[in-house]
Amino acid sequence: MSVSFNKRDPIYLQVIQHLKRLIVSGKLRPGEEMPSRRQLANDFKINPNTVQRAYSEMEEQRLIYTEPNRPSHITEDPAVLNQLKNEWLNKAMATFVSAIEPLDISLDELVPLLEEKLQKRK
Amino acid sequence: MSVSFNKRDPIYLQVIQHLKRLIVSGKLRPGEEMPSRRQLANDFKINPNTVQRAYSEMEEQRLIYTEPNRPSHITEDPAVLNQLKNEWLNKAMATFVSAIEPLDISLDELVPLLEEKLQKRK
DNA sequence: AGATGTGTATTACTCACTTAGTACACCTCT
DNA sequence: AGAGGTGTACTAAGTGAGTAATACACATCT
Repeated sequence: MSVSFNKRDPIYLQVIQHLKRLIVSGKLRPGEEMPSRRQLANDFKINPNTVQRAYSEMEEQRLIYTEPNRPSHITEDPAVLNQLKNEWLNKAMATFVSAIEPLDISLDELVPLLEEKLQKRK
Repeated sequence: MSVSFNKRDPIYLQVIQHLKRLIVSGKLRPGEEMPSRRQLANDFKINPNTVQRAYSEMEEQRLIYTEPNRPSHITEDPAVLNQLKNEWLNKAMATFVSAIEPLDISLDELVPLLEEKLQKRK
């Protein structure tokens, strides 16, 4: 895994964002075992407590579950996974709509520009 | 002006964002006089030094200009204003495209959803 | 039994940001 | 001339989120 953290946002939030993205995209599958706190911290060159904080929040959100003294696993609950995807999409759209709102531009003008940006991704 | 600051991001950045939005939307016009540091601080119930920091950064970006001992003014340089609008739009699109990328969804499916969100704004 | 690997808890430190207080030079209006 | 309004600069202190160091309990594997 290769990740680059920006210096402004808290690392633990960026870790959560990174992991959510992997779940949403399907690269982390339901029931799959998560890397241990220490392992991920080592990979990312950050403090294990920072990973712990990220995992804790994700556990509160039911995105992962943990049995005592065992590695954490991705949830298998479809409701939780669907909610994650829905929230991900809705937040993306809400942020976008709010950002372009002050601009004097229509959706029709926007679509070709978006299409171009999307193409460049592939 | 009514603004609500979130507690996570630095206030001075939120002030900049707020003012940029006003410029982009045309509610602050080129050449228009800005409220004084002390005035804006009073309006927002924040410290004048925080406003000063926001203004300083905006001056570095040439978005405002200040003659000695006079109130600051919005730039009248079309190049600077166009750059602001272009960056605003590009950043919005880049963020959106990046957020959407892990989702398995096409632009065709997206457009109606965006249209709905845009309608609700008005 | 011992070593190593889990998750978890507690405590302390760090640093960016914010606030506060003061001061100074200059302009404008009364 | 005087009062009050600009922008600017500097120092000091406070605040709180984020991060780091350390230790503990338990499981697994050799």
